[in-house]
Amino acid sequence: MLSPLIALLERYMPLEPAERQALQELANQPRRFPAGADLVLEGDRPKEARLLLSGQAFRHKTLADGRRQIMSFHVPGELLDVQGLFMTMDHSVCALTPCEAAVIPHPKLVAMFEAHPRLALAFWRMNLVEGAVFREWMLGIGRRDAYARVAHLFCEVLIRLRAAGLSDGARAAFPVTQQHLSDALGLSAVHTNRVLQQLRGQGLLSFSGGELVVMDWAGLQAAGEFDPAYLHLSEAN
Amino acid sequence: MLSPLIALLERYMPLEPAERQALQELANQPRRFPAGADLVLEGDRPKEARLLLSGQAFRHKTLADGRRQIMSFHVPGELLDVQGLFMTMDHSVCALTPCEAAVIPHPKLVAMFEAHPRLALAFWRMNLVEGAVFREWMLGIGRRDAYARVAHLFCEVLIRLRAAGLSDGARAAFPVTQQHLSDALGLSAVHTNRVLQQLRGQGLLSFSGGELVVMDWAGLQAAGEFDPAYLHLSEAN
DNA sequence: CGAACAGTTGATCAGGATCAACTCGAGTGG
DNA sequence: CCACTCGAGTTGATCCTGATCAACTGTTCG
Repeated sequence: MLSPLIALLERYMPLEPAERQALQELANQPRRFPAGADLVLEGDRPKEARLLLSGQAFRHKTLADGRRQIMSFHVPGELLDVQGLFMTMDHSVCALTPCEAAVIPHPKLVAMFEAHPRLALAFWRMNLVEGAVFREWMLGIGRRDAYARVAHLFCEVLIRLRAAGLSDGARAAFPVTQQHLSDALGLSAVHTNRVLQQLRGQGLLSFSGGELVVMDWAGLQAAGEFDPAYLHLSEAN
Repeated sequence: MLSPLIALLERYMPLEPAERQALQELANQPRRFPAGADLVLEGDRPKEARLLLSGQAFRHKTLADGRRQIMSFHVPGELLDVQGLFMTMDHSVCALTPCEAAVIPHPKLVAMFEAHPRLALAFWRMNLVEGAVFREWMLGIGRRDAYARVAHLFCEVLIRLRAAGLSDGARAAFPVTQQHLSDALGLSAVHTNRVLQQLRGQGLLSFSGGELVVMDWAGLQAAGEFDPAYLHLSEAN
């Protein structure tokens, strides 16, 4: 059941049987969340951690007047609220599709980290990659124009979904609305719509009904000035 | 010599003598960097970690055409390249003033984490706060207008410098140019200049010659819609 | 059948970018 | 001591990317 997590960790660091065993013991009756439900809530000080087992989710913050910024999209295997281990959540995580999540009591997690320090480092590492993605998004939102920004996001999404085994490298289910895209990119929905039409018009991709199809990977990558290095996908420890 | 680090960690978690001792042993002959020098270089796969002991520095990424995004500012006590423990650096850290940094071999750090798992968690926690700041910046760059963005940054800077003992809460040395500010905020230098004049005109602050003086904290906070929760300064573990 | 929501289009507006010129020190070198 | 440069800050004029507003289509779903 925890295979997405194990696959994620094992991409960087071969796990020993005892470690794999310890991870398995985190599993419990997964909790189900309908699409649109909050998996993690801002202001909460959780007593357990949620590990996404199936489905997709996104992390976001919202301003008083309702303007929203999506900070990341998540695939199975990712721990959604490490932050909650140490402090109050300063943002929420919301289910994009129906999701299943393992709910792991903090003490259980901490005990595992103490028994298997290498696993603590492995989780920390996952966390660092998340930070790297935040930084790349900041660069995009702050310094790239809308066209490159949209293209870049789709490049990232495709690669990450593929790494999670959710895409063949050309098409993938990415069940977001144009409003979600806008909120992730710091654009208005109208403008996002127009940029999508451009990208479609260039024959780079199509995106509708939550399905992304990339028709010209090289072209899309160029349009987004995309370099996957920041995802740190192929760096062994 | 490592007192800034110890103060930082101890803010959240009282350290035991053995732990404090272990931290002290990280100290070595600090390395000096002139203003403008790179403390950490993108593309590097370092064999040691740099811990800022004195001075100020900033983290940034640069696009092919030279557009730059500053991702964070750093004060003494912060570990600048945890990322390098696990993977290649995907961005650089540059000295704003002359800096001193302890250069800690990775094996030494890892050994300490193994001997004192709580310290690993403490460092991880520091790292999570950094991530929280990234997210807040994303929200600002993506969704706040220039005026609020500038005000928000100054609020954050003042609070963080104060927490680091580098400010009395009203004024602080913050030796950046308007260009630095622009690159941190995703604005042009010209526009940043105009917003600064507004803030000055409203009597909220003055900023020149690298010195920040906040004259109306409540007003500045309101202008920036600033809520310090995301800095997680006063949350014990 | 009617809501409700996602997507699309056109028209208009504005926030902030860009370009260019100028000021004002702080060096620096003749 | 002056001329010069260089970087930072400032100002004005203009432009443009992307926001906003509003209407309309199409689909799904109760």
